Amino acid sequence: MNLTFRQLKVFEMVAQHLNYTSAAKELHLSQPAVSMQIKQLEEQANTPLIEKLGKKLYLTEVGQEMYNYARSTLQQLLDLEETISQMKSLHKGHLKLAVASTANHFVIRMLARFAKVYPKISISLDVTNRSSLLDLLEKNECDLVVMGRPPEGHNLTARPFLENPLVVVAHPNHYLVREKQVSLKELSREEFVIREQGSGTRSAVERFFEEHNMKFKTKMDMSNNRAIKHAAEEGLGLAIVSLHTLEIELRAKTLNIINVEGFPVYRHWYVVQREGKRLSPIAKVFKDYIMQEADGLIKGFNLPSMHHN
Amino acid sequence: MNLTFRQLKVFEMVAQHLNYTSAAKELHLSQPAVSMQIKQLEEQANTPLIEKLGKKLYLTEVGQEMYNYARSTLQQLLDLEETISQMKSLHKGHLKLAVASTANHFVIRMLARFAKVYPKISISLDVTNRSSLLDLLEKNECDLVVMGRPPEGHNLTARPFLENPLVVVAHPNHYLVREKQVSLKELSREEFVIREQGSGTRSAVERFFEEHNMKFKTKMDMSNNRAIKHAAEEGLGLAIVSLHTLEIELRAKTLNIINVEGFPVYRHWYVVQREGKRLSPIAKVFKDYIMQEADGLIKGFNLPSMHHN
DNA sequence: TCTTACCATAAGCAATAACTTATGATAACA
DNA sequence: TGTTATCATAAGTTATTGCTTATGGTAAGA
Repeated sequence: MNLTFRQLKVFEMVAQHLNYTSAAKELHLSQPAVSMQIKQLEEQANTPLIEKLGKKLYLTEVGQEMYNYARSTLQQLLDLEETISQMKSLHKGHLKLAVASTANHFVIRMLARFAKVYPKISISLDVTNRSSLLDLLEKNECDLVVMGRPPEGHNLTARPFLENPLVVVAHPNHYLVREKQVSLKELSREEFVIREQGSGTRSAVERFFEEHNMKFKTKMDMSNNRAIKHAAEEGLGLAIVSLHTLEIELRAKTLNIINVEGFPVYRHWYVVQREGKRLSPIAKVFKDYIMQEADGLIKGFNLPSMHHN
Repeated sequence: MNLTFRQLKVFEMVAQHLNYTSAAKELHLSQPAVSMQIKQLEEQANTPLIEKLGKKLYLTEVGQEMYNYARSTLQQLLDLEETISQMKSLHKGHLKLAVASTANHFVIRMLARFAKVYPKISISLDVTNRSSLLDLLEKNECDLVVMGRPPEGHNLTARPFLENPLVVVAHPNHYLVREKQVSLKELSREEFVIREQGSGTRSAVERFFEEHNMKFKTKMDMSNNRAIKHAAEEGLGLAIVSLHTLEIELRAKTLNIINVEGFPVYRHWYVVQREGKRLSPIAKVFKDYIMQEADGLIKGFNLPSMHHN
């Protein structure tokens, strides 16, 4: 059976009017056009749907069934149109994000504001480490990823949208905290608690020291940013972390920034997607949103307790 | 939005395979044919439904929605086809009958057998008087009617399918019951309890007497067949009724048939429908059924207590 | 019986749907 | 780097769709 939506639409109208001529008027058609659509539908069903007794029209039993079907199907079509149009107008939809754990804090801050503007959008946010993020991108399991600079050769498109200032922090009692300005040479004598090899922060730090022909001593490496800060708080060593993750500790004065020559090291946060990925409407909007708003949003992080600038 | 079922079918297949080529194979089409259908569907939705990342295909968010819609709609279509086919094959459907109250008894007997053969068919049976039957036919509110000979000029098609022997009955103590043979002349001296003017039985009796240039005296007329028999049982007069309604009374010997010259008067039961009425499949079958089976079914009425033949 | 309101049917026409084959582009992989 | 699998695109063909206008038949009602 090979129906058309047109046939159903016309049939529905005729079934409601039980009159071809007035159905034709409502559809802005000639009366024979209606007759033909009905005839074709009857041919498809291979059974009469409408019968004419005297001057009046009646639905046959099968016709009644067809009418129910037509109504239901056409309604479903309207629902679909509504859904699609809502998706396009961002009143509906789902945004799948993933962020590096280090970026978690400020991304959530951004998301909170974004979600208020688009209240009907549901969001899933995966906070995970760098290699998992690359995996998610690979498998197309998320729309966008926020992370440090992604590696080359993964068919990824990355746009920096926010500065990521890395600072050196230590326990408030650490002797370097009192120094107005610490040289890199002095710094290199210290021991560090830092993120694991392969992580974004670690790569950035390594690059920085290489550029200045220096080395740094690793006391400990850990995959969890919170744990690193905690280790520094306990005096296990100096930590180099993103300023964006320090809000609470600076406020609580459990860690202090050390004013080192050349610091903060300015790296960037990137919005990353697969090359060629066609973003959903809402993902497109979110990307634009963070590109624009990043600066304004991040001002809250320029806390009074910071030594530099 | 002007979708086609074809587009949905093809899209469903592609969404399942996530591969145009194999979808094309399953549909016995060339690969470009599939590409084009998808492209058209995307044009209708005015948004991409499928995205290609590297070598793999993925549904977009809207694509996922469209897939759900396609599945649901195509399933509904299958359901409709199933329903129609069941209706055609008489596994489903509804039969709307109406019968003259006098015919009630043997029609129900026929229906009982018929219903066993088509257990999935639901039946509604309206037992009512002649003028209501004509009204039902007029309004096309039933498929078939069983009644005596319908009047001319109502655009009705009537086929006789069963003899309707009218007999004269009286209380067992009535003096005519003892007579071997009663002449019409003798009969015309009696008083009758009979159906109301306009009823089938009454018309038949009137015609019979007219044909023999006789008259009959009406003691009482009533619109209810059971009441007429009861009146005869009470000795109020002779009754002329259809033999088919007498089964119980003959068995209980509360009424006896009088063997009158020229009786039984053979009239007929008719299956009646509106001229031009297209019967539903099941109604057609029922009509055939009663035309064929009437004779066999009615044999049960040839009771041993009958005098004639 | 004539008129009116309706639906069916026929003929004709323009648009397009639904394919095909041939060919081009590209990502994955050996 | 060449090969393979896969999808996109182009060109061309055929059948069908979806109308239109004109006309004919018929039931109901004045």
